[in-house]
Amino acid sequence: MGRGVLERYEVETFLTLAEELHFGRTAERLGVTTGRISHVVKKLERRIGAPLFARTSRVVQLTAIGRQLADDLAPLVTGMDEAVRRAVEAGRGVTGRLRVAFLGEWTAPVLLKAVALFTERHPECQVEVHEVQLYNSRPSLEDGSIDLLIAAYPFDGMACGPPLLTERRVLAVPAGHPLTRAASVSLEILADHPVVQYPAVTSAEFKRDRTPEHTPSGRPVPKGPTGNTFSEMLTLVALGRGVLPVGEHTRTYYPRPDVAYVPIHDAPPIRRGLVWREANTTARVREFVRAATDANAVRPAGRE
Amino acid sequence: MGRGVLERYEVETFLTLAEELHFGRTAERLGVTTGRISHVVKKLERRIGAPLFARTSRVVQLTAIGRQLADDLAPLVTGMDEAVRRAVEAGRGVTGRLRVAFLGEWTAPVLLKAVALFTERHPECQVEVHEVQLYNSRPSLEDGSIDLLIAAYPFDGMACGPPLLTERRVLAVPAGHPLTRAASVSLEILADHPVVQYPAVTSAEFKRDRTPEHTPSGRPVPKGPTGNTFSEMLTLVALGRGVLPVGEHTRTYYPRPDVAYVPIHDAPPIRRGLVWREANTTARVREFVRAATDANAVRPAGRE
DNA sequence: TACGATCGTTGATTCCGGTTCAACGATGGG
DNA sequence: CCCATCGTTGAACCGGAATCAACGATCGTA
Repeated sequence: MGRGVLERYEVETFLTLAEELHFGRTAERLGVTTGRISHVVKKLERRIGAPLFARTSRVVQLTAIGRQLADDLAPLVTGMDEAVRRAVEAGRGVTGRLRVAFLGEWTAPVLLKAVALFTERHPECQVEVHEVQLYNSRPSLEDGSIDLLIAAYPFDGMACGPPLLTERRVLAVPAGHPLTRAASVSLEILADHPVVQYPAVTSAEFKRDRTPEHTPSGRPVPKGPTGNTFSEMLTLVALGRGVLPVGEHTRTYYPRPDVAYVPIHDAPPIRRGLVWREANTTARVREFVRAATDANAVRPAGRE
Repeated sequence: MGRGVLERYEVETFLTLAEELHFGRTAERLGVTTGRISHVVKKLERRIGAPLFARTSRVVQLTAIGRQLADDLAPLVTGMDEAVRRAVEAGRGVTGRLRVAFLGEWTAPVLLKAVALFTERHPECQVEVHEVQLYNSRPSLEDGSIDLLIAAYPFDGMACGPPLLTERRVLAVPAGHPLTRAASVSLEILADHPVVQYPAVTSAEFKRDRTPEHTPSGRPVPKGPTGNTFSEMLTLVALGRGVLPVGEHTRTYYPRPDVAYVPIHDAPPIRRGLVWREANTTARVREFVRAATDANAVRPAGRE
């Protein structure tokens, strides 16, 4: 960047005066004193090395150099203005296109309620709903092919909104397993059975949440075999190769006669909500998160 | 001018960081602290409403919005830089073309000495020498068709340099007039004879200098007829219609048998030098005035 | 695994320059 | 001739640009 760069106030003063050709009106338009205009113009002229305005006490007009400079600068300033306006529109405006996605069809209703409210609030912003799979959920967010995803927390390295869905954890065990006779189990039970592992693509933090390496009391949890998909992991459970803590919804959405579920009474709930790339935090995204929160708010008991 | 305009330092910081993608190097290049860079970028992002850079503690990269803005701004900033550079070149640079003029060929030698020295000092600046007439000298300066003129002082409303030529005043009288018998006369004599008047085109200040309305002691000076050119005025003198104070050079350059000249011992000398439009005070002009002063300096007696 | 090195962030503090203010000078009209 | 209108000038003021130092996060290494 060159050394001749002018300050914003210098350009603004010069161009306004070039337009008004009157110190008083220029000062008024810019909300400053005439003295200021005089100072700034003088300083500019000292920098340029020649008068930019020919001013008698009655009339102000541009010199040849002044006119040339004004003609050169005006479109550039307009251009910068435009560029910033576009950026603000992209960042702060709630227009254009927003791509949201769900992972596992049972979360779709929550997302669709959010889409409905968002579209009602911002009809000028076009929303696309996609479905992603476990393997491409993170890449889709990272390469920008989707803006938001409803997924289970924690979701490493992504920004996330407030939880939209919570559910109790249950332990998946083979049908007929002795544990199925218990009304509920403790997390401590994990130390006594191999635990089926999530695939490597899953983030470390997520795995630690679902299949911890230690029980709350610190006992090590034996690692069972690894499945590549959720269905595959349930199959490993059914085969008796291990147990697996899962969300309660699994009972409904993955109905399998060969797997049984036992509530875990001392595990925190699984939480799900919207996640997105930190760097993609635009007004569109923020507004969608807000709409999702509002649309899925738990209505307080006793209120209408 | 829109309200989204960025400060110079904001644009500079943003574009440098967009280029370096490293806070430390950016800070160093701009000669500020990394803390400053962080503050400025954060403020910008708050204004835009979305992140411009995606920064982990190890890598900094542009977001989509950031890249768009950088691509938009970069050429505009270059353009502004260029525009200012051109203006500075026009104002401060001693290049391009300079048009100088003389009025009355007897002043040409002084001008040509100046041209010679100026051209030696600034070979890259092309100098044109013109001759102007009384009637178009002022318009030529005002419309910019000439930059500088060597003329007699005072020259209303124009900037002027130091005097380059001085000469004693003499009184033009008809040949054979009684005053020709005196070795010299006083300005007071003007009260006793009608004085031929300069034409209306001449400035009031100039006329007051050459054909004053009162003598130094305050006696009124009778007005004689008006001539349209200098030759015509001398002819009026020859015809006995009045007298006229003129410069000594008139004796040599307007040799007329019907006019005689008597020195005026108590009149200040007539001074001539360069005049130019105040609004046209460029480095070229200043340099030419300097060259003219140097080239026509009276060499101090006793020095080499 | 703890440590050091590298980087970006943050909030209190400092200080420079953008801006005001008021007095002044110049010019033209009634 | 005086007043009104404008632009100029220099000193004084104050807000925000920039610093400074402490902190947190991340990665390589012994």
